[in-house]
Amino acid sequence: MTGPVRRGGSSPVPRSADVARRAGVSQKTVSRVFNDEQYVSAEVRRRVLEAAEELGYRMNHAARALASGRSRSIGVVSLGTALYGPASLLIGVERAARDAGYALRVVNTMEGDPAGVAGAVDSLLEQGVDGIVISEPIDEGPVSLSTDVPVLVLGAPPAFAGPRAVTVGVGSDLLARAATEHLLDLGHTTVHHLAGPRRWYAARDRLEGWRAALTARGRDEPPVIEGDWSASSGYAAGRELASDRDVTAVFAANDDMAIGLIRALAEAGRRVPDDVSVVGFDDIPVSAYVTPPLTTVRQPFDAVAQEGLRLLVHAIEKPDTDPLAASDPPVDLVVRASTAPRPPRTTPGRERRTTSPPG
Amino acid sequence: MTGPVRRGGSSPVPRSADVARRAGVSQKTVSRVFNDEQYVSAEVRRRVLEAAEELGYRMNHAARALASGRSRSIGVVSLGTALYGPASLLIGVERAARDAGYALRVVNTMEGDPAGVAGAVDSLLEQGVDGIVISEPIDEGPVSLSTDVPVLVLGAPPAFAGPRAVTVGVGSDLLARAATEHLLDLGHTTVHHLAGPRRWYAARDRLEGWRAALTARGRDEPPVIEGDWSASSGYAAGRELASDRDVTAVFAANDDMAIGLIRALAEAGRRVPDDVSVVGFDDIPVSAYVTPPLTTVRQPFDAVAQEGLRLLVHAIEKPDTDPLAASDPPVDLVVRASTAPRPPRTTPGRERRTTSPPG
DNA sequence: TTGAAAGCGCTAACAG
DNA sequence: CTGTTAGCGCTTTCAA
Repeated sequence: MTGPVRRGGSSPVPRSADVARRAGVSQKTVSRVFNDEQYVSAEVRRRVLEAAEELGYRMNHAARALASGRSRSIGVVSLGTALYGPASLLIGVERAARDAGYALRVVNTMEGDPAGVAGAVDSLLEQGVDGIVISEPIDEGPVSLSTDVPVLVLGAPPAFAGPRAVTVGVGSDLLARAATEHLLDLGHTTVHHLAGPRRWYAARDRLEGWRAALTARGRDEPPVIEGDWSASSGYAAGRELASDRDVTAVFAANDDMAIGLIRALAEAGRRVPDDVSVVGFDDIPVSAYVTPPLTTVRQPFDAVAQEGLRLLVHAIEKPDTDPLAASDPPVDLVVRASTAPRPPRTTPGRERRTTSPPG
Repeated sequence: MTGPVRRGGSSPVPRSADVARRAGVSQKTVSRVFNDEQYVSAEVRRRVLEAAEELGYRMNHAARALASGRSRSIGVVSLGTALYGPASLLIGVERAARDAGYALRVVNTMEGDPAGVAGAVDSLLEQGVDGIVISEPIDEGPVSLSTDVPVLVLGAPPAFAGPRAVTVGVGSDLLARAATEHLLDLGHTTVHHLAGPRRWYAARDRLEGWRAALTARGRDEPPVIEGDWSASSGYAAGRELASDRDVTAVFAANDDMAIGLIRALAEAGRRVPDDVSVVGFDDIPVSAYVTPPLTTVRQPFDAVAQEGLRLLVHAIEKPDTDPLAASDPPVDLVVRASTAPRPPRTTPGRERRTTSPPG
């Protein structure tokens, strides 16, 4: 058995019994005070708090968790990437959790990690979390989570996780649809799509939204190009697309790819937005300052995280109540200078040459 | 007392005693197996593992923490921002911690948060973490950490934290110096600096490095402009700087600000790099694809996180040994197209007019 | 409104 | 190599 832990060789770490002795009350009363239970007289509460203060008492959460069966913490499974989306979501989740009185435990999964999400969830379960958030998962085969702990999945279809799963769509599809429609409204005959990796639900969502917009207007659906979210993959896609004079509008699944794409287009002599319009996705902080400033669609990361956590905490604390309904996040299209009306050009079937307006 | 927690209305959650019974050994032996202790025969180990598997046993970390006095977890205090630097550092820390067998608990502080770092540390201490990482702290007055837990401070001066503090400089000063020297080597008479917020140690570090480079060559030190890391603050700074024809080289404390700066310069008709050279800091993923591609200095976030965690884990596990020495991270200047030799111009003291080369 | 007693599931120390 | 015994610091239950 370990002796009492000492601090800097001075006094041992105080426990609630020490506080109780000093305040002249029972240990249970100290517990009551620190849990804000009722039935403690103001006077006793004051004495306890004072004694605790003097001793520098801090509650031992491990003991509390063991005795109560609840840890008051939430586990997050997140991708190990500095991408703006996942990072923003994590911040939102942390703040919402803290506001609700829960601590956060984080496990990252790496793409291609054999254990993957299931392993991460398992390690969180061992740690005794009261709830789990899976943020922007990627598809690595079916994950069956054999747990009773409520699971919130941010940005994946409902079928993704176990029995007590709460799902909050990040609304990517709606946003993607709005982005595509913006381009169509500008007169473009069709819109090309530079998608994220197929394994990501987020990428598939956006692809669906793009497709829906095209279908609704009976437009051709050009072949999809798949990137990996990086600017460099956007650049590669841009080189491909640049040679095709029929391409006048591209919707990229994130801003990084859009930026790479624009650079490739520019190097190939295709001007944005004069010759080609480009819409990005996310509204990363620099997108208003690149050349040209990027038209993009802002994701409400904070709102999604907050909303999701509200549902999760509800599922944790009121397991027998009906699950709360998730509301759809708002669409926020930010129109800047990377989109413009479709340039006059050869109409399919007829020969016609026009000069573009002075740039 | 709570009854045993049930899973989906089926069997109760198994504990080590259940595994022991099923495997026909003592509870302590199960504990030995799960802690990889020696002195367990291969046969017994196998039986235990098998029984555990069948029961779906998972160790209860709260109980372990309570009994052993160690939680095998590390707490991180991080800024609640999606900035590339802090986000990358967090990812690095998580991975290093996991590799070392520690779980991660995260608390974000918001700028202007009254409780601030001290409050965050306190909540981590309650959670019983074995060590604490403070990532890229900002200066909010002296923080005195009254704890025996080892603290790793990433990117702040040694004096920052308590008795058992380990500090790892992120080497910003060295990198900033290299960036400034690159500009000087290009023939620029002096280099202007667009700094981060004074409150950030990281910003002050970079400012020091810039100043050191200038001083070493006996150059004028132009007034510093302070931004807030955002592209928009870089843009504002750029508008100021653009009107001063003496400005031919600027070192921005991060890439976002550099990008905003370049845009303002371009709008004012000052070409980059022909008229003004700009160096950024961080090498964010898009910086190679903006216009012009940004010369910047890459921060070795992963190496810093790994190195720091190595020291922290050492301090946790071998408290009586000498602290390990931190090695300096390497300088990695990425030269792209935003920097060029100083343009010919009016030499101080003589009147001389030259036309700039065709752009 | 307060207190006493009995664990929560595990590890530490020691005995076999 | 394996088992026994006593807690870790709190919450729960029940009694006062």
